[in-house]
Amino acid sequence: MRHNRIYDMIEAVHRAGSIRKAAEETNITSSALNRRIQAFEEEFGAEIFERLPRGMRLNPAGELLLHHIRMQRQDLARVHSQVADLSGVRRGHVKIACSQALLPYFLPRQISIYRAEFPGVTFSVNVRDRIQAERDLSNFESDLALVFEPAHMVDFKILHAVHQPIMAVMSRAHPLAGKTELRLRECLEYDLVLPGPQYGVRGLLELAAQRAGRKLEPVVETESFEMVRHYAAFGQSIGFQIPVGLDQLARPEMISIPLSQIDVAGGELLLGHQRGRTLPVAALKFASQVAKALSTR
Amino acid sequence: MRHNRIYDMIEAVHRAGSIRKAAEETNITSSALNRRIQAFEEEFGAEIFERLPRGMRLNPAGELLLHHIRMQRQDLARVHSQVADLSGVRRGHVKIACSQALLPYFLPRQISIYRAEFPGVTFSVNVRDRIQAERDLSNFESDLALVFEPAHMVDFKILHAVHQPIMAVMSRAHPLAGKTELRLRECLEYDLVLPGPQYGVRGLLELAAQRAGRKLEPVVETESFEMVRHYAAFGQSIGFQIPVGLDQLARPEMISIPLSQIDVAGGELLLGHQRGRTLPVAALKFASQVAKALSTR
DNA sequence: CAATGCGATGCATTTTATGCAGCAGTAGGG
DNA sequence: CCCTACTGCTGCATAAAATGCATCGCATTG
Repeated sequence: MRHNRIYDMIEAVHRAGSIRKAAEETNITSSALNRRIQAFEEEFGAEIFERLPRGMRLNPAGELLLHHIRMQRQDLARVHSQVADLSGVRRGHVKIACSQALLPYFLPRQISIYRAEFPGVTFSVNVRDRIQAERDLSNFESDLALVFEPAHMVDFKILHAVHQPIMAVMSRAHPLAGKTELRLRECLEYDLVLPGPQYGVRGLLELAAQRAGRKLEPVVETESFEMVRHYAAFGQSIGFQIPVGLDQLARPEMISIPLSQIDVAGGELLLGHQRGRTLPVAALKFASQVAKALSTR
Repeated sequence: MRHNRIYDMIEAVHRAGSIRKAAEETNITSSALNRRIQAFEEEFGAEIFERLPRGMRLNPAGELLLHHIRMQRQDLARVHSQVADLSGVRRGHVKIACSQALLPYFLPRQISIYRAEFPGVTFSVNVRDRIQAERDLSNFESDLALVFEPAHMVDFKILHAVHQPIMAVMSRAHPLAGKTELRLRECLEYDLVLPGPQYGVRGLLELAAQRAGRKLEPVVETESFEMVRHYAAFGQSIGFQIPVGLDQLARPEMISIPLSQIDVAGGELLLGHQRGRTLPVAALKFASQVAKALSTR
């Protein structure tokens, strides 16, 4: 929206940290930008930036204002979305923050299904760990978050929750491959490949191991769930993953077996948005599709 | 805010019903205003007005947008208020919709007390019946509503509630003046002066009368609570009022006696604001003062 | 059928925003 | 201790945008 360009400028200065840097990115001269900022502060009745020798930083008033700006921009997007919806054409853009587990199969499929019906809707998918995903919602950078075992849950309004047991992933040639359920102690006899400590799966496993008086000593620790799966499928190691991250179609070389609920209770995969906001139509529709898919899988 | 003038223009056109009328009130030519509207619609991506032969009317998209505009303006006012508050100076403006009963003593006193502490805060007080008061909140025309027995309560978030029995008001020379509590049937022996049917007091009395198999036949029916009080004090009639509308100091010529709770249970005086919004600092502080005053009277 | 009120538009003018060049001030490095 | 690099700020000429005026076409109204 052109008439609110001053808001974009304020955000640009905030991001860039100085008028001159922000000026480049805004395609405007620093003098013009400077005067716009000054004029705005004049009209607003208070300074919103601290002038430091190395640039500009938002003061508390500016923080307050920035939050308002983001709120109002988001709400305008919702209005746009609703207007598009009532004209019959479904347009819009949905921004999703999700954990890695959703990337290989679940989200691509869901987005593809949704876009088959509403080709006017586009998507941004950002991989975030559970902490970052929540921050994304608070910062207005995502409409929806789809995360396993979120941490704080402030500002997080749950739209849908589904329980996810922990699955052990291994090669079909693995000695344990024939079982239908595994105990944790069985797995600990073998090499483990685990995600880093910031991930929910790891947290749940650590907890279970501690309770059993054991300690997890992974031979491979990685940030990539893909690495976990493929390393496990390749060698004699055992990896772990939640069902939503595993292909519904069985893979020839890989098998997944649930861990006994006695050892590891599993966790919740949550779909949510920022508390207190009204979602754009597209995001809302997509969320309800995802919720349905999650509960019927 | 100058940079959002287009929003004011849209509202002006909406109110005036035509560009030319709105142009006068906006101190601008109709052509300029026309082009601003057109430019906005272009940028917005949809028409927001229907062009009728006699003027302009908001279409559904426009209604949606108008709501957003009002929301965002209100939220900006809150930001302003919070900014003023963190700079130490308490400034701001509080818009109150209240029923007539609050006018003679209660609100003037409360506002005066508040302004003694924060002279930078100004007030608008609008007299509204309970229906209109709620509409005022929904339309963003008031921050707070203080009403007796509100009707719908949609969009109405209760901040404080206090029970109010119905008081009979009469001259000290009245035959019933000596009693400490009155039954409804006693009152019905005399001439009644009552507020119109849109008021809560009347509704409660009608209900009580109906239950007793009687009918209210006022000799004077008026929209003015002041009229009720003074007519009752003057002649041999009985008027009715809630305690908050009566002077705490006894008046020489007038007396008020509670109706028995057996006959008329009384009703709730509610302080509230629009559901889902964050009040400006000044309105919030004033509301908490009023709540305190209501509960300790 | 004329009168009235409406939104839209072409064109000249005024107002506003922008770009350019240069100022003063501060932080960091040799 | 000075020098460089970076900052925000400002005077002035210019470019861009908004506005006002006059007018058109259209639909309703009396």
